[in-house]
Amino acid sequence: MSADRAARALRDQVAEGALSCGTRLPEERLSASLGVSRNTLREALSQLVAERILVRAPHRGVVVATPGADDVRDVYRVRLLVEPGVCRDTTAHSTGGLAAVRAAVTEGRAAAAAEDWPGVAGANQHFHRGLVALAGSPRLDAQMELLLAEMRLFFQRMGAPEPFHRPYLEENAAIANLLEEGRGDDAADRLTSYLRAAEHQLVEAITALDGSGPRRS
Amino acid sequence: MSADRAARALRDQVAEGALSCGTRLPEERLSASLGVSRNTLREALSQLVAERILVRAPHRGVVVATPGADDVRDVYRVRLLVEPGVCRDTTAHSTGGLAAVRAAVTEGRAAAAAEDWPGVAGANQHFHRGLVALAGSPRLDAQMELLLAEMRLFFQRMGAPEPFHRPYLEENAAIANLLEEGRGDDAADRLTSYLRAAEHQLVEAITALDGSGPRRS
DNA sequence: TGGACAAAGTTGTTGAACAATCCCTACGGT
DNA sequence: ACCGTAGGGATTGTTCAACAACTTTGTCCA
Repeated sequence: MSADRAARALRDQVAEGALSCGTRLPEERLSASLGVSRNTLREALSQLVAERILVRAPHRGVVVATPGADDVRDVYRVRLLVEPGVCRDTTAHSTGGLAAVRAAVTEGRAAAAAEDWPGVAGANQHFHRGLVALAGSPRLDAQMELLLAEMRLFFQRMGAPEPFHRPYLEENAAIANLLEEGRGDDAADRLTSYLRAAEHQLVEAITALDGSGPRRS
Repeated sequence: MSADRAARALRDQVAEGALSCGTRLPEERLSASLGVSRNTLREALSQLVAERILVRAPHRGVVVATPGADDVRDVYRVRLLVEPGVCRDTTAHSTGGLAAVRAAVTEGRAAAAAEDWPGVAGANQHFHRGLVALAGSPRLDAQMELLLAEMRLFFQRMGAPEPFHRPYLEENAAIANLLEEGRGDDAADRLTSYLRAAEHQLVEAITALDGSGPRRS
């Protein structure tokens, strides 16, 4: 479908920072630049609004969402519920799934060695995506995909400090080890404190920004 | 928005059984019957496809989804992860949220006393919606809403036996009691076995149907 | 300064049009 | 009678043009 391609293009542009938080997306101009009709573009925009990447104000157009501290807390509330839960249910962990998690760890280390910080961020996302994929649930995968897209928005908003993901690489490795040893509960506990720390860091960064910038509107 | 109204109308029709599993939804006729243009209807259809209530086959149109046993198992995999998890986190349970859960219990009992089985089914959904709402997470609420819409499809498909929800009323009451006493872990355990039993029952019913009926296509 | 008012621009929605694709049927060969 | 195939009809995917409803901007007047 053409609308899906447009939606993906916009999603990527937001993730890469080509469209920063709060920028308006006029339908006429955007449809021309993406080479689709306005109707098709509208379908793509609706999709991204449903994904919380864009926000629509009736008769006022859509803008790139400007997530606040509340949004960070809510995303982490879900992640704290889902990700450790998946770790604990070791019966579902296939060797293929664990291999994918392991691959994300080595990918992250390679990227860090090359000082490729976007690569580290990507590897980190692959790690968490792989973690959730251990459950083998398409619906959970889809939900996680949404959350990760929002996470990219968070990083985009706070300027994505280069070595932000650095300290989590070793945590990822430790969790992968625990999972491979079948110690799902230990992995879950470690992941929980790790996520809480990351949440705190993000909330701090975003509340600092919220002092000068407006909210989601 | 007009598309949202059309989507809601279709969602309701599916939940009520006016549109049964597998029925095709031709755009021209449907847009006329809903009083919206074909473009607007398409937006609504895309929305429902994203919610897994409808299935789109490229160039062949959209049909009401015909969920199989795999879908039941996957929905319950998510529910088994989310709902007990919410019960365990007693720190988030507000008295208002607990009151909503309690209200769903009494609503179910009243409906059962009146032998209003659709009412019992609705109360049961309110119970689980209220349960998840205890977490106070908009994103989790939205996810649960999707799952409950799919559950309605399941019931629709298996013919919705009248006293199906009956035995769960007392379970709901017991879980509400445990939550009000702050015994979140006990509530979670009880809910887990309850959900597992319901899943088993649904899988059985649907595999029986799958013998003669086709799959999701 | 403050507020009513008109103008301009954008969105929400419609209707018609056309190519691409799929389904069904009728046809012809064996 | 059976099977493959071409054609016709119907439906979808997508575009274009138009218009009403609404928001915002800028102007004018008190």
